[in-house]
Amino acid sequence: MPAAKRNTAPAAPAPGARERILLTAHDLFYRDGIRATGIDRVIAASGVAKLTFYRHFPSKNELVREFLEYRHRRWMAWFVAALQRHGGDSKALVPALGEWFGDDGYRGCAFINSVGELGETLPEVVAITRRHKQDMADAIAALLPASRQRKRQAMDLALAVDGAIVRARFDQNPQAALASLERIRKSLLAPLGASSARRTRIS
Amino acid sequence: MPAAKRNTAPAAPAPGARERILLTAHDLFYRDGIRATGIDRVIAASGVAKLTFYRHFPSKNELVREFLEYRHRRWMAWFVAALQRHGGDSKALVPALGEWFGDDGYRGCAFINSVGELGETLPEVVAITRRHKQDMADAIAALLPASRQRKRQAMDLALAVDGAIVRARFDQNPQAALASLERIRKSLLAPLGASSARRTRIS
DNA sequence: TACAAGGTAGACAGATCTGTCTACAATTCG
DNA sequence: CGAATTGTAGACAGATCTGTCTACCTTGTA
Repeated sequence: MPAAKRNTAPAAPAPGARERILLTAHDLFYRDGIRATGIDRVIAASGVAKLTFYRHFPSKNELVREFLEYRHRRWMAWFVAALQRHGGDSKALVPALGEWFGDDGYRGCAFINSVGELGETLPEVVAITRRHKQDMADAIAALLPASRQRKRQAMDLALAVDGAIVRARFDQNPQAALASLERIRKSLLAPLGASSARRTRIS
Repeated sequence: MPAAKRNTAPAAPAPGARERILLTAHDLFYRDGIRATGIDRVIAASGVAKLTFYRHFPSKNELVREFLEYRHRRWMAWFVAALQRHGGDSKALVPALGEWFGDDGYRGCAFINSVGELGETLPEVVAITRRHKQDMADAIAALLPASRQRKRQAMDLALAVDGAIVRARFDQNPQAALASLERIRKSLLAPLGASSARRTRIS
């Protein structure tokens, strides 16, 4: 008796099996890591049949790629919105990140994590990560006043942001990382900062 | 015919099976990742019998812990030596890290990578990472002149170093990360830095 | 000499992982 | 109506992973 005619889901429930799979994969991959998450788990958690899964994503690697693209779109949208919400200038950086770091589900940067896990196995993740970080740096640049050094300042800030993201992942609480980041931001953008100070005439 | 009496290795070669296992595991775990490296691979590559392996390391998790402890000792020894070799003050930071980033086998920070992979599965790696990063910050503090803010400066620098480590992992070449780190270092340690500058009387 | 300690090789159990396949049901659209 | 599309359930193959176990060998030392 092969399970008879039980038919729990309406067979074509239309909320989009593909969406459900991608959402589920996102949550599991981000929370537990990619290698730690088997396809079977994704399939079970998204309540989809195996064949359906493989119709949409021919292989796990394909799913990983799409996961990263999806994560990129989603994270960038959150990031620019949060920056605007907090004022839209460089002072917004720390409070915006503070929202993220304080989240229960915070697990660091999905891209940095993926490179660590798959950098050697699946070289595309390195390229995707590079693009992601470039976009992040561009979003940071948009907070800075136009100047000859804006791009460079944004790069430096982006590097410090990555440092804060990493530290907030393993420190007990994210306050220290946020405070360090804020000090770095202030000192990088200080009107009398470092080497440029030495060239500045005192009125 | 069960392989007869072939006896390739002298059975008790004494260069220490345990050492060989740990060394091999280190190279494989660091290069390919922990989850990507099966016990069988470690055993084959270290040329040891399975039973021998399990006598020394009761489980893979045990091996992972010992790997991280070993990595910590080894990396810290390299780090303080490199800093001394480059002058022993804070200017040594960037050239020392440059050595590491330029290495062919560079794969970022083993601890950051491990947290990404196993942070949820094996909580000890988070604690070990915390200790490791604290020791790294202490080594950086030793480069700074004594002052009330030395610890705080070291923390901020350590965060920026983590940012540089991460970026050097996925950027095409490490120069940009090193340049950013150097600018951050200069600006954090500038005599007329940021907020303190505002309190400074202009002679 | 006898034996304990520590080594080798490799079969095996049981879980889990990726990916394929069969068989069938519901919906949509020409 | 009838066919294509898209879904369901789940068995299966083959690889790989962790960890156990048997059987035997070598060396140092009491």
